[in-house]
Amino acid sequence: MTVTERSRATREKLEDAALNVLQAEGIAGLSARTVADRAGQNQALIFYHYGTLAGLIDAACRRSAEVSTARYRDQLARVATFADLLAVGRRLHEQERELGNVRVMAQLLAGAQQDDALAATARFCLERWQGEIEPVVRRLLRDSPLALVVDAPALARTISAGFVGIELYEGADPDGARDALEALQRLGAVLEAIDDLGPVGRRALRSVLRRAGKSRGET
Amino acid sequence: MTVTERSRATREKLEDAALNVLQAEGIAGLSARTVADRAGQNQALIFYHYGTLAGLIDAACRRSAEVSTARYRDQLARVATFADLLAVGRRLHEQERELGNVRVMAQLLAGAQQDDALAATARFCLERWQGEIEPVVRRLLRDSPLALVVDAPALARTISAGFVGIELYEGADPDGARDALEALQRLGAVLEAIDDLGPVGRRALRSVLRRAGKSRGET
DNA sequence: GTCTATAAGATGATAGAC
DNA sequence: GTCTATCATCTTATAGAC
Repeated sequence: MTVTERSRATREKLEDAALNVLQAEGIAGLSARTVADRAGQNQALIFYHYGTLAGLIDAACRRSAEVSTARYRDQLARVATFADLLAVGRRLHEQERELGNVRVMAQLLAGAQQDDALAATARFCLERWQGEIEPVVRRLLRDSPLALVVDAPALARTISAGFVGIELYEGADPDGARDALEALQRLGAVLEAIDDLGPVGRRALRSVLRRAGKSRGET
Repeated sequence: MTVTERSRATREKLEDAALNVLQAEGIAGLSARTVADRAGQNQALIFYHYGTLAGLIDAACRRSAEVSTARYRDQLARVATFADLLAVGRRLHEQERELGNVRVMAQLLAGAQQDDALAATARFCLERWQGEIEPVVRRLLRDSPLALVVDAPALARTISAGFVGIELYEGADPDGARDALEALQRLGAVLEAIDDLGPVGRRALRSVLRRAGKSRGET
């Protein structure tokens, strides 16, 4: 094992540990010591390799976002209907939740409120997911009457925010979060049914659009 | 000013400051010192009055939840349609967001992941809001075909989780969060249109229900 | 690159004067 | 009830030996 290989292994252990701490102890439990201990590494190595603790978090979360998004790229590319998207989304959420990645994202966003460095990291991860989800949503909206109501960037962000909200709810009320997710999925299925209504759905949506516009004082 | 009045004033200052810190610096920036400094009070008073820092947070958040929920009780009671609920929800979210209460809730939920005391506090606040929203949703669902798809407790929790998710998104990407909220409101308006479709909507919903049930392997 | 040791300060919580 | 002073511990970060 050469010197550079060893340092690479050290960095990898530190980054993995950083994600583990974020997942298990939250942003409030994060410190150079908790991470280094979990990695089985010396605490001073964090500052040697990353300068600051935020630097390590940034590296860890960016790498994690790359890996996570790549994991579903193929599945998302094959999505053909909103029902497909719901099904893939459900699998994705379940799997990423078990890996702790949704929780990491939630903690990152919670910390981003006060910390500019964490905010930049969070923005990067959010954008990474947006880059995967938005094209799929855009493709689905092309043939859907729902395009009259929402655009792809906004809908993709709504989906991400929904996952984060459910995950936070989960920590305080696991049963309630499960019910909420189930309801969200069912409502998504209802929205998809609009597609199947054809001209009737399109007419209904137009009427909704008119009323929604009026209630916000638009012309 | 009697002795008891002064102590009541001290506790009030501490509790207000606790909420301010949670809102401005997040759960990671919370400490007995940051709270006491912001309150202009001695740090040791926190432990005299509440035993622990978590005790102060609990008292502060419970009081805040009582006040916040009471603020909208009348408006929520007068809600007659899902469109009304969306409108009230929008005003409520905007106002509570400006007061910082949505952010406090988000930070509380983020901290609840690792801290049992904070989790109990978060559960109380969540239940408090649930107690206000659920009856309204239940009332609306009574005359809606949507009742075929979701029940009141789950839908109420979905709404709460959505607000929390959007708020966290807001810290990292304010413009994106605004778009996501807008999309969410428009989709809500679409769901409400199901009501106006009458028998057609009901038939569409039944077909959705069948497919949703099948995809989850139910009979 | 990795280690020990340490600086300089923050943290939750307590003891005891007033 | 409120204050000062203090505890033991934890924090980020650095210096310097290896």
